[in-house]
Amino acid sequence: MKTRMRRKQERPGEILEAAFEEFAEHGFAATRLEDVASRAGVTKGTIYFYFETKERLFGEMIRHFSALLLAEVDEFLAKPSESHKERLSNFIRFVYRRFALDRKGREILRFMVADGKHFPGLVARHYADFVAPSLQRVNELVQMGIAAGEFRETPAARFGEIIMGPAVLLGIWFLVFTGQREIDVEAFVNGHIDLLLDGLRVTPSNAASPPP
Amino acid sequence: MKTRMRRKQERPGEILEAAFEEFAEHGFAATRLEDVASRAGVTKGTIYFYFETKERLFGEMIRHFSALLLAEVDEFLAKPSESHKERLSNFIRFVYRRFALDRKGREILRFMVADGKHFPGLVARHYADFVAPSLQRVNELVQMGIAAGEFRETPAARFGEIIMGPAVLLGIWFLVFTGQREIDVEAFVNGHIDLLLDGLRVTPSNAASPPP
Amino acid sequence: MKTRMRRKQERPGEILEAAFEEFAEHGFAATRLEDVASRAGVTKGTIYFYFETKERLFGEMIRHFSALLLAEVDEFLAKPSESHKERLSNFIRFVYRRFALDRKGREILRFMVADGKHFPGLVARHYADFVAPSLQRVNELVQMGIAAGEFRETPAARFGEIIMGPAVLLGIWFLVFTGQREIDVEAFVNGHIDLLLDGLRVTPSNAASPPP
Amino acid sequence: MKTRMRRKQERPGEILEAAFEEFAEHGFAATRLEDVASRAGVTKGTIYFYFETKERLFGEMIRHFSALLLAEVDEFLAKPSESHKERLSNFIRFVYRRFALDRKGREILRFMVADGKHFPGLVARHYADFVAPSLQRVNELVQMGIAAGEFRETPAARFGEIIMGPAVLLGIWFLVFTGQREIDVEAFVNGHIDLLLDGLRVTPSNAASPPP
DNA sequence: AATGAATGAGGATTCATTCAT
DNA sequence: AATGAATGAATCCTCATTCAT
Repeated sequence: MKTRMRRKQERPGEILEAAFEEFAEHGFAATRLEDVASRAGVTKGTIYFYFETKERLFGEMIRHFSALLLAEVDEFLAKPSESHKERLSNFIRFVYRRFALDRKGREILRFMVADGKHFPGLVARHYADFVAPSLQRVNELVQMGIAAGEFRETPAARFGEIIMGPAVLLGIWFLVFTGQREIDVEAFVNGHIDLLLDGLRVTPSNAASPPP
Repeated sequence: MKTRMRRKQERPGEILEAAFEEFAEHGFAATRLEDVASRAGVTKGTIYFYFETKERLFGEMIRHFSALLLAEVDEFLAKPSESHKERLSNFIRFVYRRFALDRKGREILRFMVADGKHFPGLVARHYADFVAPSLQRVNELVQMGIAAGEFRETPAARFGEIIMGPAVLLGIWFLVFTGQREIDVEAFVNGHIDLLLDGLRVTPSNAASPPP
Repeated sequence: MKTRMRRKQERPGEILEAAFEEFAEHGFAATRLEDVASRAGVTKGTIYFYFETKERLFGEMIRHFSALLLAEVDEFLAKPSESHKERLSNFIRFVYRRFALDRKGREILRFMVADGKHFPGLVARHYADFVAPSLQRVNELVQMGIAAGEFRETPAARFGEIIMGPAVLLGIWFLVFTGQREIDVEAFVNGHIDLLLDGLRVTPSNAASPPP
Repeated sequence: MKTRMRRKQERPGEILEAAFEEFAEHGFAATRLEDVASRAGVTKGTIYFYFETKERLFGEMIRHFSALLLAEVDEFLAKPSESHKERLSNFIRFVYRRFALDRKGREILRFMVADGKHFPGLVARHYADFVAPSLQRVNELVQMGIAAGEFRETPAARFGEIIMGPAVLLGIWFLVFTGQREIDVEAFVNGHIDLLLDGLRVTPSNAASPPP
């Protein structure tokens, strides 16, 4: 039967999906494989058929969903765009979309913060695969804008983190404070980009200002 | 010896301190009370003499260290300062000091992200005690600067989170990626403030600019 | 081997049997599940696979062995017998057999006395399933004997407990004072029945006697 | 101060009283000394000043309240009475009063059933001090009545337990089934005595009947 | 491939008991 | 005499992991 064959093929993915939900809900340590299993519609034994240990399951779950994100990042970066301003603001919007507004991306952030200490390999890979290239990209965009005379020289140009900070903070916000206060996301993003681009703008008064 | 009495007074604090270290290292679920006990130099039973459950211990630990932070925030806010620029940048430096560079503040951030779901009461209190007042303060400073003609009108003025984003991100950075890459903190903070103040500066070209 | 499957079927019963022995020996609170497990030839975990908590194990153990008794009571009551005297004395002998001489029945009595306060549901069920119907049965037998002119009217006719008292007392005796003094059970039962039937007998002198 | 002196003197008694309540409520194993202490208005340490261990406390509590009962039994037995019928029924009423209706007496019965196995010495003493003499007394009363021609010869005469059975059963009843059904105690006791005395009555038809 | 019964080490919690004050 | 902080052995219960079927 095809149904069965298809099931078989889909099993690991279903388990990873269930694992994501449970780990996101309870964190690594407090998640019970039993719950992952029943959410995936299988039994504990089946999980062990596909994944050696709870640690491995966690690791592969992260790898799996990271890979999806990674592909999107690559795809995005391949796209051409016009002015440097536009490129930069597009990238920022992309980051908001993927790491703050998208639940998967956000929860991966949580996994890093919550369980990173127990999975140094994961953290290193995540850093190498996402964080470093993304920061690199931001820095390049800014440098290119500076070179083109579109942006001013600023010490912040060395720190993509400064550029991206508010986007990550919004992700954290959703992870922790959802329910405490509503945020008008559109206005937030626009405010961020507005402030940022204004801070990068070349004007007579800051054109030649050296870093303090 | 006054050992007995003196110990009695000190015990809860010692246990809280030990609990902070263990919870910070392993997270709520993976922390063993036995380890907290031996770090505090007592036995398991003693912890239960002072704290009803592991949950309570965690909660009171957060409360304890939060209270210290809260006091510092209040004290800081009481201080007068000169121009609005200076007030704002002083506050930003304060936030870096307390929530990014200081280990206690940083780890409290981790607790919120990692275990907040299990302690909704703690999250609500933390929000009410720190986050809301701090954001409020930032917004006030910006508004006052605008009113004084020192800062321009910007949609970011409504979102203290945008102003503070890079500071929180640096905290996260230390929590997760320490060891992946060194960061020149001084330059980071200066870059942040420089970019921000430039973004808030009133210039002929942005004086009346509407958000793009 | 069918070992696996066969065991699976038998496990719960084996655990219940072991639980009976341990609970009977030590009472609910002082029984260690570990001991139940090793008596049943399994490990602690296995008990929890079949029974949610110690309380549940206790409850289901009672339910299990009560059900056996209940079946016997029902079966007995279905049997026809001759005179009312005979019916009554047969029933009394049955009660001795099941609730005083039989260890299982006796220990269930102990469980009610010793741990009933912690298991009000069990007590209520036991009362509804055994005690009430048995008393009901006794009362019916006596009433029928009275109606048939075989027994005299007596205020004790309303209280099956009075009729059965010595039988239960013998059960208690075995529970508590075994070893203090030997009892000639046969003579005891005969003495009880003799006294009882004589007390119920219709004679010229008591035929119409009102209670003193 | 006299108050203090008096308190000191009363402490052990207050502790025993509190112990009775707690042990009666929860049984030996499930009773916490902490609860006994707070009920007695002292701290755990104080209990250990007066009683070496939990076992000793239990034992002395039983001894204490048994002694009160014992005194009453002795006192009762010293009283003269008229006919043997009356002596017997008085004694039965006394037993009802002391062991079924009186909470202390009843709960001591529970202690024997519930925890007797762990306190064989207590059981033996209880048997020697109460049970044996009481049964002895009942047997004597019946024998004397027979010798006086007031009662018939019956095999039950050897078993005071048969005579007293319903009284003990009523005690058990209150211990276990209170709340399941109300019992009209007065009618119950009268029914018991009526049935018993009728069973012991000498009539033409049973005057010479040998035991079957 | 999948099941789920069984394991057993691990960890939270309880509580009788001790002892410095 | 009395306190109550401290202990630590005991015990319930959990859950990752195994393995016969």
